[in-house]
This record gives sequence, structure tokens and C-alpha cells, in this order.
Amino acid sequence: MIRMQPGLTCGKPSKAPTEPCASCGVRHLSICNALGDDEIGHLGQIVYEFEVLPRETIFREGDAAEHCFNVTSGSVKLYKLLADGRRQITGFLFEGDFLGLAFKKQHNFTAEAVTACTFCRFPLDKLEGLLGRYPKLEKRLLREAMEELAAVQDQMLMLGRKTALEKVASFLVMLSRRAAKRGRPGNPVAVPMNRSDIADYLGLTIETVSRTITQLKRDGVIAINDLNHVNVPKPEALAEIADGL
Amino acid sequence: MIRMQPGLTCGKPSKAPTEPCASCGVRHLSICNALGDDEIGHLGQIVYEFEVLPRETIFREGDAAEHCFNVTSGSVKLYKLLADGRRQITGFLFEGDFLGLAFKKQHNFTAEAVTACTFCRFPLDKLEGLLGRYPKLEKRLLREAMEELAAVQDQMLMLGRKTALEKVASFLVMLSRRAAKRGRPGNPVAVPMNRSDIADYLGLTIETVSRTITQLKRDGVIAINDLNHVNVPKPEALAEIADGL
DNA sequence: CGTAGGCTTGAACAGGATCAAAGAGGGTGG
DNA sequence: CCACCCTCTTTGATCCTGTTCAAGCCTACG
Repeated sequence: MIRMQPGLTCGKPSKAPTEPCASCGVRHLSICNALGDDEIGHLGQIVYEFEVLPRETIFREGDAAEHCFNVTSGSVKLYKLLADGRRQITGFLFEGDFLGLAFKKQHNFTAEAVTACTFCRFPLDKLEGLLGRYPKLEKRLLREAMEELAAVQDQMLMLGRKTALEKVASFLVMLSRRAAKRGRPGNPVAVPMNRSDIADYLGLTIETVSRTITQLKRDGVIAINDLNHVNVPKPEALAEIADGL
Repeated sequence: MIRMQPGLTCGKPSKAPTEPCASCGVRHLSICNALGDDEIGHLGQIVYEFEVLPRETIFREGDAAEHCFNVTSGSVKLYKLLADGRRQITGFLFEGDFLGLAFKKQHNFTAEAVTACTFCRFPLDKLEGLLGRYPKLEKRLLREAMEELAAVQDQMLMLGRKTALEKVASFLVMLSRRAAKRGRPGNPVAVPMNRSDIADYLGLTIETVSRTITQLKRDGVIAINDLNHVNVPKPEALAEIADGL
């Protein structure tokens, strides 16, 4: 379990082409795609692009909520802390994922870069203006929120009722599915986060995560090349373990 | 237990006044309040009211999602199951709470009455029509969904990182706050659900819940009259325990 | 009364945590 | 290019919180 220390504020701006959103590489993955080619210019007018290094903080729990963001590359973790430093990672984000929309004054979790990342940033007040103007954007956000709520219930089932083995298996299955959805390899699964992040996501310790991965390896369900890439010879077996079968 | 079938009505209809929504007693708590007096008649035209007994199911995980609901009285639990029967209760609902909005074909959790309940039911297709017509209704739903997402992150922090004592304390604090928000007594906290439901909400066993409550009692943080009503002589102490202080 | 279901309490167990130490890279500077 | 160091990961030994198994208790209800 990690104790947090104050980090850096977020990053430097990256290139700003004339039509940033129209030609965006992850538009098809993101909420921006709710707007058509003729409308997306409005997003481009309020967007600011920037990049951050691994471990840099995008925003902290309690910060004034003035912007929301789209991840355009890299991976991000979201977490909450208890007073004594116990940490729960509530989610990981990848390219195309949206974060930071809150109708409250303050963010209620911290967002931190796992790898180097690039983001689009939107001022919340201006985005809300666009929401009023384009109902389909709002509808898209609502849909996204409902999907998130569904996913989060699976996560609670996992946290509250699954064994360590089932948790680790669920985690790998989740990573694999999300990679596949982005057109990336789902089988040698990319695992950009370290053991500590995995542990804090699963509600375990790094030692238990490590031992469990070793066990899956011993049982031939997974095979490990480098630490950040897991081969899954038997995806069905892994999925069954994840579901408690 | 009464088996529900998709598409069929559950429970029996309750009275249907001429203007059901305009005079609704929980309107101020619910999303319906997004519509003004002049507009709310449209809701009344598509609403169907009914009641269910304790332990009756409103809908099951996997059922076709054809309706959404507003709880008008009573308490409801939402849960997911693993194949072997392990259960995680992902939330409790009380009067004014909304459930069942899904943009997927199927519900992804089960909703079951804890106490006797009354509901308003809305056909999803017709409600979506109203959403298009009244953006403020959609905005209200989005806001509600964001609040739900924020609450659910606290819940994950609890499930993954809190001790049994902290979990039980958090649970009581949650019940107390939600009761207060509805203008009900927050101090003798009403606890409508049984130990088994509490356990499955907190990711514990009934024995651990029972022992933990006994401990809180022994420590003078709570006092118990009847099993369903908890007195909290030291609310601050309980809140501190809940936050891990 | 008597019984059944839910709650509490006790005793033993176990899964995962904690404490400790040894490997494995990877980057840096000599 | 290599030696050193720092961090992350793995593995081992022990501990402890919460589980499991089991028995008794209370209360509502027939």
C-alpha cells in the first residue's frame, strides 16, 4: 500500500494543429464522436492539449473542478485515499476515455498518469454550454455514465466477494477486453501498471498479487515474457477463474 | 417468493388519481421534479403505480430492460450474484430513488424489495421520448448518474480498504445521512435490512457484522433498542471510525 | 406453549496481511 | 563497458483478521 506525497502540477502543452478535433486519432473511441464533422469545430475551439509524465497528477481529490479531460494516449489511474494513506484505485483509463465531469465544485478522486499520457482538456463551463446546444452530446455522456455504473457494479462484486485468484484473473480479463476494444492485441495483454497499482485496484497487497500471478503461471493459465506483458494460452480458463467457476 | 417475468406487471396496482405526479409525495426527492407543474402531466400519462411485498423481485439481472422505476416508499436492495451464489449488494434505495435506467437490452443487476415498497414505473421507450423533449430532465438524470458514480467510489474504497469495524460504521453513517436527507430522523437510525443484507453489502459475513455491532455497542458508540433501530450517542465518534481516524 | 428463522456467541481454521530478505532489472556515473 | 545503486518484484515465515462450523438465544407467530 502506497503513501502519497505531493507531486507535480500537470504538464506541458503539445502541438496545436488548426483543426485538432476533426483529425483526432481517438475520436472514434471518445465522446467527441457524438458530434458530426460539421459540429466538432466547436470542441476544437475550447480544447487545450497537453502531455504529462508517468506519476504526474492531472488533478487531486478536493481540487476545484474546472476542467474535464479526454485521454488521447497512455494510461491513467483514479484513486481515493484514507487519512492514513490506504489507497483504493477505483479505475484505470486508456485512450479515448473521458474523465473529470462533475457537477460538484470539487473533484472527488485523484487522477494520476501511469505512463506518459496526452490529454485534451475542456473548461467545464464551456463544455456545459455545448451540452445545452447539442443534446446528442449530453445523451452520449449519459450513456457513457450508465455504462460506467454497470462496470463499477462488477467491480464491487469483485472487491467484496471474489478471492485473490479470482480478482487477479478478473483484472487480466478486463485489461484484455479493453485492449481489444481499442484494436490492440488482447492476447499478449499489455499491463502498463505496476504491482502496487494492481494491488490497490484489487484490494490486495503487492505480495498477494505477486504470489497469485506466480500461481497462475505455475498452473499454465498465463505465461510471462516481460513484466508488462502477459501471455494467455488459455483465455477461457482465465475467464472461468475470473467468474468463480 | 414471487417470480417476476419480463414485461409482466409486478405486484398489484395501487390507486391511480387523476394527476398522479403533480401531487406525488416524493416528487421533491426524485428526478421527476426536473419537470415543472405544467410539464409533469406528461410523466403522469406514462406512469404506472404498483406495490410489492418484502422479498419480491422488481427485476432480475438479465431481464429485458423495458421499464425504469422510482421508489415512492420502502427500501430496495440491488445485487449481483456469482455462479456459486456469493452475493454482493451494490446499493440500497429509498423513497425518491430512481432505478433501472439502462441503455443496454438487459438489466445488469437484480432489484429486490427489502420492505414493502411502492413504485412508479415508466416504459423506457416512452421515457426516452420525454428525454428528447425535455433536456432538463436529461440533465437531471446525468447529474444523478454523476452523483451515483461519486458515491460508488466511496463504496469501493470501503470494500477494498476498510476494516470490518470501519465498514459497519460507514454503513450506519450512510443510512443516517440518507435518512436525514429525506427529513427522517438521522439519529435513532432506521435499519430496515437484516444482517445478511448488511453483510453482503459490506463484503463480510453475518457473524462478523454481528460481532462488530456488539463491539460498537460495548464501546458505547451505538446503542440498540430494537434490532432495526440504532441509537448513536456519539455520531462524531462513529464518523471518525468510518473514516479510519 | 412450541417451533422456526434470524441473531448472537464461541472455538477452530484459513486466506491474505505483515515482516523480512533475497533476486532482477535499469539507469547512472566512473 | 562495467560496477553500483535504487526500485520493483518475488519468495519465505509468521501473524491476524475475518471466515467457517457449531451451538445456543431471542422473538414473532402459529
